[in-house]
Amino acid sequence: MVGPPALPSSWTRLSPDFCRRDAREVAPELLGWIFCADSGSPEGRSGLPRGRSGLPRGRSGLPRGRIVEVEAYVQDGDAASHSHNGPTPRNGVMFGEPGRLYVYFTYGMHWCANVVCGEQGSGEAVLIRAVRPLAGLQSIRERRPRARRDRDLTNGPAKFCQAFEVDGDANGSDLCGTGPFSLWSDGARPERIDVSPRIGISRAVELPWRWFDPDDENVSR
DNA sequence: TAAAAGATCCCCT
DNA sequence: GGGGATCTTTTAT
Repeated sequence: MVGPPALPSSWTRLSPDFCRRDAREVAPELLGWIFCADSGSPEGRSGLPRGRSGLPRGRSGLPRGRIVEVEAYVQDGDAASHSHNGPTPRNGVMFGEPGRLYVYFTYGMHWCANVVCGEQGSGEAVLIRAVRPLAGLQSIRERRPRARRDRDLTNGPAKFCQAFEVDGDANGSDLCGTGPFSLWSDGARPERIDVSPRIGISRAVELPWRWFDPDDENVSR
């Protein structure tokens, strides 16, 4: 039994300090980072973690994707944010340590994932809206049977979670430590970054807190 | 206790 | 471009 390929040592791992800033500052900087469906830790490699589908997250099926679209959500003055009215059972992770994964369930069937940002207690996060698959394409396709074209595999926040099997079990997990998912940078940055209002919200619709790579076909719009 | 809305996706026209 | 699916969370009564 052979584990997945070791993550290149030149990569930089996400740190709590990187996230301990205003989500609107962190969000555009997360474009180009690589979301990995394992912790990158020795335990994560040898453990071959499996999701609910039973498909292995490790070995050659290990999905990895480069973030190409994000949105920032903060507490103050952001009526569209889950954290806007203070902590609740659902959004508690948003008020916790930066560098954690905030996963929520919506529309009765979809999961969405955020990177917690800001100081503890600030209630900020960056929604991962889309990634470009880099590895594990076969397992991604298996988890996204409804996608007709490859560009539909991960070009939306819930599609991304489906493809990487991010669900409520991962809520609060540590992206910087031994959690089931991790974030890394190989130094690559998008050539261009565009900004626009956020998508799919009905309040605070004017705030320009969505950032994306306009040259990537995996952005949701 | 009830009701409404929701950081979406998919299929149909 | 429009509407249905589907159910949890939150807010209002």
